[in-house]
Amino acid sequence: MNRKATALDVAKLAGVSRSAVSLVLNGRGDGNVAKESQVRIREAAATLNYTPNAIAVSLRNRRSRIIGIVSDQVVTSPFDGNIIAGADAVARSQGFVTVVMDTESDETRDESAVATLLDRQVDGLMYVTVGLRPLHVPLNMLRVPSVLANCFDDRPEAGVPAVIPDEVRGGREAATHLLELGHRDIAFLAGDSVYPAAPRRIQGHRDAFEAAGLPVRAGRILQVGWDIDAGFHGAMKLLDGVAVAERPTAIVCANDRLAIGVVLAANRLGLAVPQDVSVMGYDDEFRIAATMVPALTTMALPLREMGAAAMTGLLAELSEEPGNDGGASAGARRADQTLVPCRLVVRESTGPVPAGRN
Amino acid sequence: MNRKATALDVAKLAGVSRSAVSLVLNGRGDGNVAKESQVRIREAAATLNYTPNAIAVSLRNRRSRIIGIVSDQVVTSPFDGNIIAGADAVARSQGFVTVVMDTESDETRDESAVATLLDRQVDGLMYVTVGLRPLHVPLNMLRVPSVLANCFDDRPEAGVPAVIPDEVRGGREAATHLLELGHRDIAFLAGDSVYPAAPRRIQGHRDAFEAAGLPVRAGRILQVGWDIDAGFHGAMKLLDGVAVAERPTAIVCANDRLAIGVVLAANRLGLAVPQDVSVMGYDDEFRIAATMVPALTTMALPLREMGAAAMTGLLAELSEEPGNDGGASAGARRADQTLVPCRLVVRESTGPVPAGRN
DNA sequence: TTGAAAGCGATACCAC
DNA sequence: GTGGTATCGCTTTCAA
Repeated sequence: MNRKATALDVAKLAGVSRSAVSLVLNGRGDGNVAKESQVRIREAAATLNYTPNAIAVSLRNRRSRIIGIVSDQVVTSPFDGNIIAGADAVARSQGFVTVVMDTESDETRDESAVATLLDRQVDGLMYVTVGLRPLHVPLNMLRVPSVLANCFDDRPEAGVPAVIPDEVRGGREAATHLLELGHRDIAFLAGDSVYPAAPRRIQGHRDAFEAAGLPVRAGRILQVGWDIDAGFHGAMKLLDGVAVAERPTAIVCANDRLAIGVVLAANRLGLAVPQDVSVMGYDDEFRIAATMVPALTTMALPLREMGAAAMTGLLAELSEEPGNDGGASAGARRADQTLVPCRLVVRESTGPVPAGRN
Repeated sequence: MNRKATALDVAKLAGVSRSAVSLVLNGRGDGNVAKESQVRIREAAATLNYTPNAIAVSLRNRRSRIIGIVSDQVVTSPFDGNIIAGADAVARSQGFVTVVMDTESDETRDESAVATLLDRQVDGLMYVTVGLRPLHVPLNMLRVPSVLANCFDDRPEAGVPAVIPDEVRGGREAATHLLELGHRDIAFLAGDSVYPAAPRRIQGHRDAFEAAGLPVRAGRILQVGWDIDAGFHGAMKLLDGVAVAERPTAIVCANDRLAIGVVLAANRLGLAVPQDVSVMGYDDEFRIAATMVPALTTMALPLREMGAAAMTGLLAELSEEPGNDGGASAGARRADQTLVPCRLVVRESTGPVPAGRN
């Protein structure tokens, strides 16, 4: 079993022509090939362990059944990773394979990554980012059907559909959860506004207060960073040496790592979570949120769903216009943006407002 | 710019034959094609924006320049991810592209993932796992040059080279770091032994004590789990309500999440890290270890290096035996195991042993 | 030095 | 029903 068997080998063994083999193995045997030949062909294929050479099929059909994925930081993060996992599952279920090129956040590599993928004759392209962010679609990307996941191009002319999380709504529902627990003095910890996730979540937070007819206290929105230490120091500022009446009763964090920092600070100050102060995370980070002590109440980012939705849309577009290599259709494509809702996950880090603070 | 230009288009524009185009663009023009034709060809290629169709090249050359990567949980974790990132960088630098198939820890999907990759005519295969673990190499994998990263096949006959971290040494150096700081009563927290990382790191830990002529106190090695809550509860068992003289002065954790749990527990008990108790992590997990409060001293897993080393070896093997599809060579391949050393990263969570406890 | 022609492996059309 | 044949885009002898 040195060389893989080819269709010709199968044809010889079955005593038919290559064409017959092709027809039968592609399910179009009935009405074209005699029943009995069909059986012989299938048997021959089985004994030779024949599977078609995907490269040859691609060349012949002018479609590779490969989807190229460009990611700015793919595999290093659980974020991108999950988006890609969701996308890949959908692709695989339809006989596609994905090849991902990681630009390692170097935007100058965008175009070359796309070019490499295009040389490989990918049928479609997907651009994925770690954090929600605006970007300029690499020009080449318009040559084949494409989709953006967790990012968007705000230039109207770049008509590439995008799938992004509904951050505003996420921020609103997080605040609402706490409001319903009776909290009135809620702080919000986020990172800088380079990532639009911060302002959007903050927007949702304010929306919730407004809808409830409640004010957001001044100085309660802190943009401190995205990591554990930022959460720690932010919480210290909010809680350390502050009179009970002046302390927020709940702190919403724009990600789970910030929440870890907040709990670390609370522990150090002898404050119990959630009895003295409720803490919320965001992202539902794998192996972090669920196993924290206490387990974090958080807003789960719909990463897999986003990846799946983006890929589903892309493949649908592909099958709509078979054989078209994108040149003409690119302009016609509508520049829609799909907002995928986040999911509130209630665990143990949030609880009713402490007595006398509502 | 609808259809991509082909070599024929270039040939026409330059007024030469396809062969000439091929020769020149592949760098074998000198001595075969007139200087002046060469210039015309390059110009034509540039104006037409020509790049060769990788699919056609693959078919013709019977090598795809694609490396297939099978991962058991690729993208969801920062672990696999970094290995793949390291491997991919090496591959890309040599004009290869990687396509990764995630089995999502479902071992029954191993063979089919490999089969899919083989149908795509990958030139080589790499198997990557999230945690160090033994496995049975999928049979099909032996058909092309292959390598294992972060996993190994302990059946002697399966001659697939493996690249794995030197866990024993890692455990030893972690303990040595603490021993040098004067600690004598050091606890070790790990997960279960399903992953060989636990017993190996523990082995290293014991080795260090033995080398120092010191005993490991009974009950100081706890296999509690791999997550934050496990670390928290393990630490509580070790520290809560225990007389100072009976408390370990340092706790080594088999990963950084366990260390988070330990610090959380220490904070809650009013114990300062590292003044009252030193805490070490393992892995140097991205965005976690460096930003913890206090920043974690940890053993960095050489993930990128492992990926790079594995890919480098694989590509070397490929170029050694061009045109050979692995059938014959598989048996000849030596079953080596490359141990990559971990790297001690000293931060703020470890310090000198408290006075009177050394 | 250059170009014609033979595949790589598979598909699909078109006579027979 | 069946098998011959052109074709996908490229590389590589082999003649001229």
